[in-house]
Amino acid sequence: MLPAQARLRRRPEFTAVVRYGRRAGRPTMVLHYLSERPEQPAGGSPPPTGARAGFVVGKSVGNSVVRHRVTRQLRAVVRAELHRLPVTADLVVRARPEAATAGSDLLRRDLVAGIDRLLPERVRR
RNA sequence: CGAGUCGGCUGGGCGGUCGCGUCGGCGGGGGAGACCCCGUCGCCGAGGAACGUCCGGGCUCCACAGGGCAGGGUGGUCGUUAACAGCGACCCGGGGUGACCCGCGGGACAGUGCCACAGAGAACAGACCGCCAGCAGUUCGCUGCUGGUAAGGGUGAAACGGCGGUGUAAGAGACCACCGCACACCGGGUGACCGGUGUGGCUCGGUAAACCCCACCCGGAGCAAGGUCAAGAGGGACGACGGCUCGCCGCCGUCCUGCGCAGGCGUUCGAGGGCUGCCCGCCCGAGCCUGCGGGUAGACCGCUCGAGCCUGCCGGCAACGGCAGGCCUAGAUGGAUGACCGCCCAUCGGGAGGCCGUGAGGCACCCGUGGACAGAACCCGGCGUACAGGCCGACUCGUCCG
Repeated sequence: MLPAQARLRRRPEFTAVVRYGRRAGRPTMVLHYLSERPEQPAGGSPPPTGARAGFVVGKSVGNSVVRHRVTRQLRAVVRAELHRLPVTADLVVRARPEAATAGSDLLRRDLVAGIDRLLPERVRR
């Protein structure tokens, strides 16, 4: 599970990552990645404390119970991989309907493969 | 033992590793302060439906100057409640051998509308067949005309009370008994209504989830309510730089504005707004309305102690109410309450063929499978809907034994 500080909390942050970030599609999810966070126009934005992640689970995935379960599985999976991203990075994970029936193992494989494609060669482990 | 009716409870358990949120303790840091941040420890952390948002309330804001008309809701009676379209008991009607179940259950001599098709005839009824009488004809089978008749046939959702008898040419509440109906009286019940007696021979329908009439009830919007505090997002012009598909995009700086543009109405001869809608009336009153384009919704309070939950006693057939004692039980805001693993228990599938039993079957063993419906968002009371299974209680009918 991710602390609230490591999650995207504002709508503009989501739209920035989804519109300007790099994309990587996997069967169960689509990753949007922005390595450098844009300047906060409001000023006084806190210094970068680590990579952040946000989740988008639409109604096409399932009913409320299914959506919550997928979100929680994704949060747990992302938590284990977030340290690989630079401290200024934002990641948005958008779940596809196939994620509803996939287990945590499959979600983890898709996430790792997606991050490998997004990160430049020199940053890989 | 079999078949069934009603009601209640439950909604996987234990452990481990790693995490999340509120609150509290301790330590550290920042700040003038309010307070915030980090680390660590501890407590607590989804449901019976949290769901649908169909009713009813609390709470908040607006209004409180009323009257008339319109509109909406409810509909056996009596209770219950903060309130209800809920719940309880009872009444009436219908179904079942029974436990029990079902019913949008006021009014059709206040008025209006509708009642298809079939049928001879359908709301001041109606002779198609049939039955009976008379007359005429006759090939003695019957036929025609006139009249009587609503018992029978046929049509229909429904045919002018039902059934049996008396009666009659055949028939008919014409008359009689029973049942039904209407009215009156008596008795019982708070009441819906029920029981009894008498009288009347008794045509005079259905539909009000058709208009309508009657009785009772009903201000509007909703926690994005509402309050406090912060902040400007954005747009335009000019200029520099970068990119390329060469006139657009990205980005930076300065200036202007602090939603912009266009149109309409108006400041006591009053726009517009409020009093649920309309009219009358009343109040507030200097800005308001429309179109196009664009933007924002941050923090804190509200926010969880409440018609609250548990236990016991008392009143009541019950719904429910009263008293006493105890308890504190989620408060998120891109939205915590989780992820993974092991064992066990339901469930289902397969194997082996062990034990018990005449048998259907039951118990035990091994392997696999694997948990119904569904996620709080201001809070309650209901209703409705979804749901793998498991447990408990009361009662009815049938069969067997004693």
